[in-house]
Amino acid sequence: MTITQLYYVLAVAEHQNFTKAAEKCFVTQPTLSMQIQKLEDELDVQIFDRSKKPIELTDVGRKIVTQAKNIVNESYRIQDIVDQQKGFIGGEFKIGIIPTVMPTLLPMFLKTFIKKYPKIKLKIEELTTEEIISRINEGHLDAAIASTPLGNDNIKERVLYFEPFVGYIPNHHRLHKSGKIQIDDLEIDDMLLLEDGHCFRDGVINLCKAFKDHADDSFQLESGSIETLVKLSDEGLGMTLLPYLHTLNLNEKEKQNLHYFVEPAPAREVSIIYHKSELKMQIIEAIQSVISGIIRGAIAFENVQIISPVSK
Amino acid sequence: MTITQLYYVLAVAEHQNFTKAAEKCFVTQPTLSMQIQKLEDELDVQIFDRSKKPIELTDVGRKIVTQAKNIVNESYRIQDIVDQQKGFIGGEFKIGIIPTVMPTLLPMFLKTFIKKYPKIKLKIEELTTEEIISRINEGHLDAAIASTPLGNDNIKERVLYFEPFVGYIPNHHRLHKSGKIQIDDLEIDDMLLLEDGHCFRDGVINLCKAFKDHADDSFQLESGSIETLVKLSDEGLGMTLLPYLHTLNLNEKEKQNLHYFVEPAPAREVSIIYHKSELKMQIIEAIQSVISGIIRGAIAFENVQIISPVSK
DNA sequence: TGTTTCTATAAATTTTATTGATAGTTTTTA
DNA sequence: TAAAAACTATCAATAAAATTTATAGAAACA
Repeated sequence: MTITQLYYVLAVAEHQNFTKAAEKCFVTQPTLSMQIQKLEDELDVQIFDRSKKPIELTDVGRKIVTQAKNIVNESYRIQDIVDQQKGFIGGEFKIGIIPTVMPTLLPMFLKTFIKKYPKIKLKIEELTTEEIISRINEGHLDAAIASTPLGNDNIKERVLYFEPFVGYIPNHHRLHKSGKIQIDDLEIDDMLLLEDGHCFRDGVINLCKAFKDHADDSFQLESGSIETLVKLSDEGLGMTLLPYLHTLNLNEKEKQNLHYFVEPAPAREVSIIYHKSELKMQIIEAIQSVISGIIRGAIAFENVQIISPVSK
Repeated sequence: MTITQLYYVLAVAEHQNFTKAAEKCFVTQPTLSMQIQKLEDELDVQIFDRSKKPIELTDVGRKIVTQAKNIVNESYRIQDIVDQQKGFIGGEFKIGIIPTVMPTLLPMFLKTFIKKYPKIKLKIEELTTEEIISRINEGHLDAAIASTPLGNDNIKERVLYFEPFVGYIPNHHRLHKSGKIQIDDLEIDDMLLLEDGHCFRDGVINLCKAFKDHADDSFQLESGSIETLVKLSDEGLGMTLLPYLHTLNLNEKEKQNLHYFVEPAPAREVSIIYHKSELKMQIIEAIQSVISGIIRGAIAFENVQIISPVSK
């Protein structure tokens, strides 16, 4: 039994297809067929049920795959140990970022980061929270930046910053004249919502639930939708809440529609998240430190108080 | 990187000697030299410091060895999964037994066991508790039977039985005339002790500590020493305590010197112990069930009450 | 200083992994 | 339902690798 064989098994299990799996492994299809057969012979058990189309795992196969993932992952950690020893921080690193964080955080972060860690090849992908979770679990993503807490046992979280929400209230709206707004002022029916599962924290948690109950009636917006949200709001479809960093990009006219919350303002918790196996922690810590440094400057104004996160 | 290479590294790390390690791996010494060099080249790091004699691990080497143990162990589990699936209970199984359990338990156990599980090749070794712990941790022992609790985080325990102690009080002794004895009757100075760290449990725990404090003054007896203990006691060197199962082998005259404790009698906890990685659990469970069955018959008499074990 | 013990190296050999070509199935499509 | 496409297994050839025997060289030993 070799690590390579286990790796091949994982590839076939994932793609349910020898040919595609072979491509991903950069070998030919007979290689996979033969190596997997060899492993099956050695263990004297069928890992795949080849009678089903597409190919399926047998019951033992499923258990073997779980264990194989362990072994393959643990084998990567050997290189990790060596890197750590050498103080080498580099290599390819795949990171996912949720759409509502991507456009505000990335421009600030990227330049500083690649300057400080030129040996790391970042591969950044914009993904929904759901996609992120499954890809971290599948091992296709080294880390991600998302709104937390997720409450997923396989995924660890390190809080990067708390980003307050700011009310965006257009002309005609009943709250437009008021100064600072309060959570109690909000009404679900005239609110435009973001899709990305941003949950308010602490005392505001009930509000969040109320939102969820009404989710079907509300707008569901996808990637790059914050601009659309503002436009729709301008059109009289209701007020909305913007993550603070997005308000920095508004034009002067739009900024006049901003209403800050009385403190403590509702905020979203933005974290860097990664699989519990803690691979490539040096790089994760590097990203964390760079972002924390940047954010200390960006989110530091008086009328918002940072509330500690909910512990689930 | 292959599992074989990691296995070779473990062998050299253990024996601190390429030649001996090679023998244990059933390959020639150049094979180890070359494969380990290859791994070192691939990782671009020295695992062993060959300038030291005997050979030593480097700092990274130590970390790599820890991780390599993980990987190699996890790889064994694949076979475990397959065995479990097939309901196959067999293969080689190395078990250690402490000297004071060996002669009483083994004769009762062995016949039943090999009849019920003919495919398991048991390799039984008489070892001290200390030896057992280190060998389980090194992976050279699949399980062991010892007096517990050990309080070792890497080792799991499953209680097999509680074996009461019986006082052995020769003619001349001050307690000889009394009927059932009590823990408070015992005095350290006229007691002959067993080496093997049998700790009394519960309320008797202090007594145990008192024993340990005086350990230097007392007799220290090794393997097969229970007979010696009885003989020494007969010679007037003091009373002693015998594990119940040993009393069954005494001759009639010796049996007259036995004094049972008033209940609850002090007892030792005898468990099957194994590494936390839980390899070969099917076999461990098989052994556990056979022994439990046997013991239910053997230790079932009235004047002893089993006390639940101390949780450390 | 000679002897022993141990590891590294070299060349030869055996074993294993991989490939390209292709045959045999099953599924898809026209 | 026949033809095409997609997919896996098998075969022989080849490339790559692990292992071995033989040996050289270094360090420890006596």
